[in-house]
Amino acid sequence: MKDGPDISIIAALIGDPARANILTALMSGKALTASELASEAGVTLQTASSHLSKLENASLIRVRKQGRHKYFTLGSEDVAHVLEALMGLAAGTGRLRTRPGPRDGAMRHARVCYNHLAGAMGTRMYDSLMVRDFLRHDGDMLHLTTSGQEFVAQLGLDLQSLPSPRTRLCRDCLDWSDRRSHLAGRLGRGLLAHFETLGWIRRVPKSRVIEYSKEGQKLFDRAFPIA
Amino acid sequence: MKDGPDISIIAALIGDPARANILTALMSGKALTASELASEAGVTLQTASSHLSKLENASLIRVRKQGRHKYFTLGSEDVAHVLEALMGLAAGTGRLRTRPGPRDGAMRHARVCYNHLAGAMGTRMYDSLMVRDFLRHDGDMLHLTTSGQEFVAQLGLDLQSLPSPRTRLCRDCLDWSDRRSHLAGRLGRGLLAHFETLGWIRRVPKSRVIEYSKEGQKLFDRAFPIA
DNA sequence: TTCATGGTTCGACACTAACCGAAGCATTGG
DNA sequence: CCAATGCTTCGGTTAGTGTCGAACCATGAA
Repeated sequence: MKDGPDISIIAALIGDPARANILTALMSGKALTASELASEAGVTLQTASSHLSKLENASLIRVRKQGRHKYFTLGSEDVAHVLEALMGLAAGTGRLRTRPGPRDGAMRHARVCYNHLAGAMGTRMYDSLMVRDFLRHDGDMLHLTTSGQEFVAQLGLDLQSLPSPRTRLCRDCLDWSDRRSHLAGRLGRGLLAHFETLGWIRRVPKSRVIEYSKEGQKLFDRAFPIA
Repeated sequence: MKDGPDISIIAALIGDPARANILTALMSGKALTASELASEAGVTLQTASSHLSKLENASLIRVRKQGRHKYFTLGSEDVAHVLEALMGLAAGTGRLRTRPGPRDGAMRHARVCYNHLAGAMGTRMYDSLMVRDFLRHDGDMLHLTTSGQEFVAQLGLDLQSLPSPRTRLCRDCLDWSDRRSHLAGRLGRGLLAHFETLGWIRRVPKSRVIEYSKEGQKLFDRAFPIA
């Protein structure tokens, strides 16, 4: 009575601590090399190699060769979606929640979810775009309205310049911290990169945390007001 | 560099085939006994008992004793959400997709997702409610508008009678078949039950498939038109 | 060519956990 | 009271796999 696709193979892959660490590290959206991932996962290079080949085989991750390095990224945004969903569940049911460290607060405030903005600032942006009708839900299809397109252009982001036009422009993703939606998809990715080039935000090295500059926070708050 | 909650323990639990089968079976929303789940999973009663205690320990499932039976259900809707996300990923990346059996088509058309309506009919209902502004997105908070409340009352469903008012009334959930949102939460649960009492739908035993009666399909289409 | 670095493959070890048989509780029904 | 049913616990076997040392390939630099 197996109804629906087989879950267990994928779940088993995520189920190993080393591999889970690898995937979580890749949630930063950065392309990381095998050695970096090995140290992230706390295993030697050989075992990491074994894990990576398995993950790639199931296309949970994607590889890009470059010189004598191999750069790994998550296989798709769906993978990131599953990981965030799992984090939400773990945060809720995980009784033995590691007590919130200093970094945890920063994570809740602003972090990168694979390649877009998440955390309180992420949901703030999403909400602000929604109430001004720049972003609209159509069934499930989330799309940018014409006034939204003007707004984005006004921010200085060129929609045409966004890469890989085959994928969805807007997509919503819900995060484990405040259980609200934030903006993913090509636009979400583009906006995050744009904020970085504008100098509003800065990514804390070796983590998913995002720091706002003083000026950046002010401008962000002005650009994305809430009622 | 473990950022975020620990995923691997939960994923490992779902990663065992027997447990995955158990959880998938519970996606039907029905409360099942230990022996039923054992046969679903294809293991003996003893091993099933072991699995069930582990799942309950992690509160992925919930138990209710009744006489000399123990009835199991999923722990929360978040668990169902994770499972559906995993199914979506498995359907997409799983190269060795078992070719669609006869039941697969029925599953895509209408099935139960834990306790609410999913599949093509599920997304149709969702879309229809959205375009008529009976349901509205507010940031992430999905809520029923006043005209929506009238509509629901007109269908013959008493909102006050819905159980467990502590949980959310509306919630969206996206399914693995057509990658669109459908309605979950207390209202989604209530509507599914209502359709059943109206005789519009019938649940195929021992599966998650939902069958429409001829008359039921007609009335459903009329109640939830699409552009 | 020689060296160094990044990554893979092989083999062996150890540890976990899934599995079932058999016995043990608990509840219901006669 | 005894019998039957539903489930749990215990013990021992077995299979799988995560782990690392060591040797092996490939690329780039000196």
